[in-house]
Amino acid sequence: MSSTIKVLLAEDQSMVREALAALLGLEEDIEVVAQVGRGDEVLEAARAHDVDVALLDIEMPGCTGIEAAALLHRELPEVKLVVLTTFGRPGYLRSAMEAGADAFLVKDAPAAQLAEAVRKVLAGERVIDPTLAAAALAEGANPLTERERQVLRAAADGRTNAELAKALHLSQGTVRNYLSTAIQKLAVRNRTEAVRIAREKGWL
Amino acid sequence: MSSTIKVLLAEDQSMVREALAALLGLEEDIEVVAQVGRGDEVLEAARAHDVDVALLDIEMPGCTGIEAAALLHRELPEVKLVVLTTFGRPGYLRSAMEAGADAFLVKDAPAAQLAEAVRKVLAGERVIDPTLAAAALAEGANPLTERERQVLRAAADGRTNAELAKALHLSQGTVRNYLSTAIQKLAVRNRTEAVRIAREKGWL
DNA sequence: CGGGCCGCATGACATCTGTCATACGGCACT
DNA sequence: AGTGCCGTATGACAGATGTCATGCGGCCCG
Repeated sequence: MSSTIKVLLAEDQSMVREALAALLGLEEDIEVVAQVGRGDEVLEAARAHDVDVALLDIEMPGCTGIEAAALLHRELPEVKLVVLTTFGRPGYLRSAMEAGADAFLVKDAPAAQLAEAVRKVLAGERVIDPTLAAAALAEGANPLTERERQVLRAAADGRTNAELAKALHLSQGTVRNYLSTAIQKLAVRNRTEAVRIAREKGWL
Repeated sequence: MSSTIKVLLAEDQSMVREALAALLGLEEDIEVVAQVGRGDEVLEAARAHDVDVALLDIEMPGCTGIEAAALLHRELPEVKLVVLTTFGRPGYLRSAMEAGADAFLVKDAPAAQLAEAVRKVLAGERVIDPTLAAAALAEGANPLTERERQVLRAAADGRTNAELAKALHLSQGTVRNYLSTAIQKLAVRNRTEAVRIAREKGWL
C-alpha cells in the first residue's frame, strides 16, 4: 500500500489549527506535515514539505486562502486544494473554484468530511456541498465592478464620502456615483445595507 | 489517582467542535462526555452528564456562551466554566467574568492552553490572558445605556431612522438623539463607525 | 428635597447621502 | 463605424442624518 498522505494546514487561529491537526492525526493514512497561520506563508511551506494536499482556511492574515489557492495552483499544480471556511457564502465557493480548488468545505459540516475530502481530492474527485453549489449557481455572478467593490470595501468601516474620495483618489461626486450604482445593483436602500449584502454573498 | 475530568463542549461549528474534542481526547486525564452545537442545549446536557467543566464558545445560536455560562453558574454552580472565543474583545471578557466564568481563552492562543485551562479551573484557579485583562480594565465599562445599545444593534444592518423608530416604538427624533449620543460617547463620526467600534469593544 | 441621570419627545438647522442628467475618453465587441 | 460598458467628473436636488436646545416625568442618591 502507498505511504501516508502529506497535508499542509493553513488556518490562523492556533487553537483551531492544532485541533484540526489532532483530528487528522487520528487518521492512519494522513499526516499533517506543515502548519501555517498566515496566507502568505502557504507557498513556502508547501515547497518545503512536498505536500499532497493543502487545507486552506479563507479568512487569514497575509492573504486569503483563496489567493493562496490561486498561487499554489499556479506554482505547484500537482498539489490538491481543499478550501475550508466558516461562512458558506456562494461567492466564496465561486472564487475558490476559479482559483483552482478541488474541494470546498464549511466548518459546520461534520468533522468526518474533512479526512474524507482529503482522500477524495487525492483520488481526483471534487468535493462540494450540493446545496451551496446550487446557491452559487442560482445567485449568478457578482454584478459589481472592481471600482464599486473597492468603494464598498472602503466604506465598510464607516468612512465618509470625503474620506473615501481622498483614500481612493477620486472626486467626492464619483464616490457617490459608485455607491449609488452599487446600491441599485444590490437592490438596497443605503451603503450600510449594500456592504452587508455584498459581504453575505461573498462579493466584497 | 482521581478519575478523568468530564468535559462538556459547546461550539456551533461541528468541524471545530469535533476537532477540539479530538484534541482534548489526546489528554489522558480528560474525557469529553457531551457535545452540543447550541447555547440553549448546554444546561440540559450538563445536567444529563454530570460534567466537571463546561467549555463554551461565545458565538452560538440559541443563546450565547456567556448567557449559557450565567445559567450554568446559577443552576449548577459546582461546574467550572471555560469561555472560548474567536474575538478577544475586552467587553466579552468582562461579561464572561460577570457571568461567573473561571477561564477566558481566545481561539488564537496555542492549543495546549485548552487542556491546561481545564485542569487549572478544576484546581480552583482562574485563567485569563493578562494582556486582555489589562485591556478590559484600561477601557473601562460600557458607557452606553441600554436604549443606546438597542438602537445601535438595530441600526447595525443598515435600517433607516424611520424603520428604527417603528421597530423600537419610538419617535424618529428620539432615535436620532440616541444615535447622536452614542456617536459622541464612542467619539466617532457616524452610526456605521459607532456600530463597528461598539462591536469591537464587545459593548453591543 | 434637590441634583443628576435616564427615557422620551419636539423643532430647527447644517451637513451628509443618494439620485439623476449629462458629459467625455477609453476599450471591447460587432 | 457604431454600440455599449467602464471610469471619471460635475451640478442640482430631495431626503436622510447628525447636532443642539429645550422640555417633561421618573427614579435614585445624598
